[in-house]
Amino acid sequence: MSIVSTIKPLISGALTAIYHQDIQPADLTVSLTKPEFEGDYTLVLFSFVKQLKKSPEALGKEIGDYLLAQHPGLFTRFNVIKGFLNLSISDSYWIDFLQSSYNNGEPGRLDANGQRVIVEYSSPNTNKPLHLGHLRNNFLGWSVAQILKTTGYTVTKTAILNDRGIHICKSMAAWEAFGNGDTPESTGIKPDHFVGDYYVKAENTIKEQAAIIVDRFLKNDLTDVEQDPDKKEIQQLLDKYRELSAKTEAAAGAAKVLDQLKDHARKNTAFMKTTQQMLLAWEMNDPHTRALWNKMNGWVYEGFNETYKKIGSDFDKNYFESDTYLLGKEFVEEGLAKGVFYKKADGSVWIDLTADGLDEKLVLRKDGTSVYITQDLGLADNKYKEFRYDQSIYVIADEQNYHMKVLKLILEKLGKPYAKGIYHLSYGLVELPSGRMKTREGTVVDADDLIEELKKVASEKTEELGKVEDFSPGELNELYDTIALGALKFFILRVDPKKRMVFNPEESIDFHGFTGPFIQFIHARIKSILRKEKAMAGPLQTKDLLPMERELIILLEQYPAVILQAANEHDPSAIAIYVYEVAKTFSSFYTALKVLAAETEEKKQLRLQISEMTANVIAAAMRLLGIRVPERM
RNA sequence: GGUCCCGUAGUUCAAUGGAUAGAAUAGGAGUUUCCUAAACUCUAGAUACAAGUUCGAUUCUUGUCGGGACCA
Repeated sequence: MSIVSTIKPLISGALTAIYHQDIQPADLTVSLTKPEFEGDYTLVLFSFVKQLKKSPEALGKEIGDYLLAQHPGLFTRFNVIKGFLNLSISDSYWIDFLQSSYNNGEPGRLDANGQRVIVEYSSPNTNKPLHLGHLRNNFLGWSVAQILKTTGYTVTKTAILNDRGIHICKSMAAWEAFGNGDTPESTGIKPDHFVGDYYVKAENTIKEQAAIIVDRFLKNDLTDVEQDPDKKEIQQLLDKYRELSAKTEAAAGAAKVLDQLKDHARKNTAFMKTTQQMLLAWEMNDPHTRALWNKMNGWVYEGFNETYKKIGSDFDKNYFESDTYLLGKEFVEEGLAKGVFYKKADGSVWIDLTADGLDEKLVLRKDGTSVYITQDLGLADNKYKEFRYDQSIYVIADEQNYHMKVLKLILEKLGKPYAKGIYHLSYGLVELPSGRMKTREGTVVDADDLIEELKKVASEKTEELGKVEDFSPGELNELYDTIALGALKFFILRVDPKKRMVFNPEESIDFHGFTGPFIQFIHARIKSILRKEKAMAGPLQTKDLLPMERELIILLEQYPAVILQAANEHDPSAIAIYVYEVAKTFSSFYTALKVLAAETEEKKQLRLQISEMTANVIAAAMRLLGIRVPERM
């Protein structure tokens, strides 16, 4: 039971006793007192001043007097400033709290609540390696799953692998054209990077071939697009381009038209045609194509698994788009029967969401093939049948906000009981200072490269400090790993998921200040004390607390409330911000007060318990973020 | 054209409608015979703009400007 949830009912009781007014604890605002005022917790009085027809000053005094008289062991003093009642909690309360919980190795853990949750995250395409954006997705998904587990949910972690489609066919076609039978093994390249290199080759080939076609367009030679149904449109675009490029003031418009022409040219390159044929062959179950597809996907998975292992990401179940891309057609029938969907004259099926502020949305093409939303309906249903979830969390970038809104809405309209449990954990893109990362411009920050770079920085920095000369090479490697990933995960998770964030590769990631390594360092420092002497069990003799001691205990007491908030809001950043605050406060405490050489034996025991509890809370909080903490660094 | 998200110190991030808007970093000034200086202390610096609701607005509403995404 947290201190705030202890205090609120007492205040509510006081209001009933003094004024015979029924004000629920949930309607009270109780927060930490600002450091410039005396007191620990503050009740905001304004909100019920009107209802009780009293001045804030009188209210505060009467409530304060009542609380002090009724609960003398808990409250010691109070003061009223403007509309705020500042309450001081007794030192003995905090000392009892510390003594009873300092050695809890799993602070904040709650008993199972019987609720089942699915968290779907990562969801990469299988044509190239993971990048920084995937890392944000993975760190968020893994952490939210861990937070929910700790707060009592039964969690299943899933990924959907986008293993089919034009993107993987590009890599396949490029390997067939340029691979000469090379393999990751024969070249010594990490397998997912190997496949990604062919994707880049494919893109470059398309670009080169398209440039030639565009040149011919401009010379009025349209032989490349004889078979293209859009030939007329291309002709029109050409005319428009000539018209615009004749005027200097229309340069931007001309460039736009030129881009459209380039897109047409891309479609008509020899390479794209090969790729399209490959996709068709795949759909027809052509044995050669399927074998090639299996081989290249296998390489990618091998590489992914290595990266996942390195970053500590794992899944209970994988779904494959190649299995799910035909799902959902039964929903079309069901929706038509229920009158939720309607059929247009050309045979395509739609849902009208204009009454909900959205658009009309296609759910089945006129040729009878399904679209993404159809598959997603089917997959959501499959997952429910398998797991009977109360909550299904999708960790997907905010580009999909609209799509996910539509998904949930359609399921609601179809009367699916699980629709309300669908939650889109939407996160913003990771951008470079120059803007969005772009594959075609080669500005994508590769996950493996980034981690290696950070490990290098960690090792250089550590060697500079020269504090770990007695570490074995194995221990050193583990330490560098811990620090590098700690820095990276903390950097990403400390930001509110829904916000876009900027990553500057030039400046790399800092190890000082509001960072993972700082918190790891504080943990190592505490462990260094506790290796010399551990706190003795048994009641503490100290009766009074110094301000720094109080501050830390009060902060540590909030941990369970913080992880509950993080669980409810699906937001690990609340934990990151909190655990930094704990580490920073300990750092000041450590500088100002001696633990092992404390003034008295009683103070030493008190501070040992505070130290141990701080280490426990730091380790537990960092565990929820997927960050390890070292014993020494 | 329509819908949604975001605008806070030079920079990267905070702030359940609550008190004088917090950190970090970069800048300036200090701290090491003492449990790890990857540290600590001090200093300077910001709510895009305009109305409205409220005892009280960074937070809610509307509009303007700026950035981003999506839908056809």
